[in-house]
Order: sequence, then C-alpha cells, then structure tokens
Amino acid sequence: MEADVFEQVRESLQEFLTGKGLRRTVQREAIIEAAFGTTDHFTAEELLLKAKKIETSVSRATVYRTLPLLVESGMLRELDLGSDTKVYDPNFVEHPTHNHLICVDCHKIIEFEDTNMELLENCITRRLGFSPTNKAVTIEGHCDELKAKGTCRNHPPAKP
Amino acid sequence: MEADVFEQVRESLQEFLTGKGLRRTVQREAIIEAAFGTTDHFTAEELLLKAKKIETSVSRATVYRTLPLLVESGMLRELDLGSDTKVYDPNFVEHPTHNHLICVDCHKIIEFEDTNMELLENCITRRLGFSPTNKAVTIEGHCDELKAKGTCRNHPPAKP
DNA sequence: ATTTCTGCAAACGATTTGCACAGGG
DNA sequence: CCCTGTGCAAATCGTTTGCAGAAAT
Repeated sequence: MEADVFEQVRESLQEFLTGKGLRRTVQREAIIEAAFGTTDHFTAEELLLKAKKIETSVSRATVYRTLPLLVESGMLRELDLGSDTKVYDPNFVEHPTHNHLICVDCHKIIEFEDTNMELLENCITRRLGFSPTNKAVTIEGHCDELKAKGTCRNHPPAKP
Repeated sequence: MEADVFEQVRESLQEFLTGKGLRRTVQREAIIEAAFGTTDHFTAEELLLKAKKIETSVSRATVYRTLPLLVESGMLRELDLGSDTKVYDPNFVEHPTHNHLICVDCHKIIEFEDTNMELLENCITRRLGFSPTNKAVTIEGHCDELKAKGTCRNHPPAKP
C-alpha cells in the first residue's frame, strides 16, 4: 500500500471516529497502522501481535473492540473463507470490488477483479428486486501448474 | 424436496458410508432425514432439535460428528454467510450451482442460479491458472419493495 | 469378534464482557 | 470534569474430544 493511501485511511477513519463521538487513542492508532501497513490478510490474533510491536500497551480486548469499528467504517472487510477463524482484508480501500480465489492445495489466496462479474452481479440482483450493497465471489480451485508439473511456486518439489 | 430426491440422497449417502467402511445407524438415519426433509437452511443446533424429534437418542456430539461426513460426501454444503454460526444448505443436491442473495433488512436468504455467472466464473478461474472446484457468490442487498412502500412480504406494515 | 458409534461431560479456542482505573475532549 | 477507552481476567458460546459402554458388520 502506498503512503498516501495509508494517510487516506488514517484521515477517513479519524472522520469516522469523531463523527461517532469516539476518540483517537494510541492503541487505535497502532491497530490501524498494523492493519493497513501491508496488504496481507490477518486474523484478530495476528493483528494483536503486529499492533503490539508498534505499541506495547495494545491488548487483545482492544483489538477485538476496534475491529468492528474498522469494518463498520467500510475500510476493513471481514472475510468468510473456508477457515474456522475470521480473516480480515485491508485491500478494499484500494480495490473495492475485488474477489478471492483460494488454492485448495496450498491455501494461498489470490485476489482478482473483473468488470463483467461486477456488472452481472448487479444485473442479477436488480432482477431479483434488490439493490446490492455487498458482493463476494469466492472460488476454490486446483493450481493447474501444480497438477501438471507436480510442483508450483507455492509447493516445493518434494512435499513432506 | 420430492420423495425420490430424498431416496436418492439416502442411497448416495449409504454408498458413501459403506465406501469408507462406515456404518448405518439409527442416529445417522435420523440426522439425514432431518437435514434433507425440507429445503430449509439450518445450524448444527437446529439440526439437533429436528433430529431429536425423529429419534430421541440423537445427541449433540453425533450431530457434530455427522455433519462433516455429509459435507464431505458432497450432499450438504457449509455456508459462510455473514452470521457468526455456521449454516448448512441441503439444496445443492437438486441445484448444484445455486448462489445466495441475503436481504440486509430482514436477513432472508434467496437462492438463485445463473448460467452466465457460472460460465464467467469458470472463465476467470481458468485465466488465473486454476481449475475450479467450488464456487460461491454471496450478495447482500436492500429489498426495493421495502424501500419504496415501507413494507414487503417479509416486513409487516408496522415495525416494532 | 472386531471395529465403529454412541452419549456424556469435560475440554477447547475464539470472542465478549464486567470491572475499576487511565486518559482524551 | 465528564465520558469514553483501556487491560485484565472471568465468562460465554459454538464446537471438539476422551472415555467406557452399545451396536453394527
């Protein structure tokens, strides 16, 4: 994520917080920095670890209390991918309509955007009498390269 | 669900079980009947209640141990819709490619199928170098009728 | 007879919450 | 000052598991 984007997130969120009569705290700042500092997906626990490195005083409870705020503000998206634990995706700020392809072999998550899919989804939703607010396409699949060569970028030649 | 379909599920699952060296028990029979007796989605807890009505001896543990078998057999699908609790969908036997539209106002879930979406998903996935195994489109939206008239099939005229 | 299944209750892991104090506006 | 935010630890909730007996093949 570029620096300007990060600043944008910071400001938008500041707006969101003051708009709700909420306060700017060092803990929240650290959590935001940890969440939007990279484009990686993360779990609540992973976010806690990242945030703690920035500001030691951040606690698990505060992370769990801040996550819903970030989601509500629209900056962070909660993903329900096959996993048992909830995963958060900070990339919707830059790519608001992206979707996910999950490799069933190595569990790597690939993000993709597609205008046609976007249009088709809107079309279908309207036909059903609804106005879409949130759309998620999740596809699972096998890596062709892995199947053909027995190895791919994510799978070392010799598996354990 | 029609009676023949129910029988088909019963047989397919019997095949699946014996194929894995697993056994037919009254509890599993009851759970299957409860799961595929209607087209309703359900949670583990709801399935337990339905199954208990058919066969009192069914316990929560057995429900939780049977659900993964049904999912693995391909007959039942686990859905990750916004809800915190996992929801199961028995309708993939009859409609293997259907998707979900969720009303953000009343949380009603509408199932839909679309061939174009199906084709587009396959196309995109192949372009990314993968062979699709599982595809899920989940759309959230507002009911137009509700917005226009202040009421709709799922919302009584006077809200509490 | 052998192996899988079962119910029970305890264990578990992710998330939430009550509390008393800290700190932002 | 007032009210929101915090860390801590206990509580909660859905789900999983160890065990000894029951049942299917």
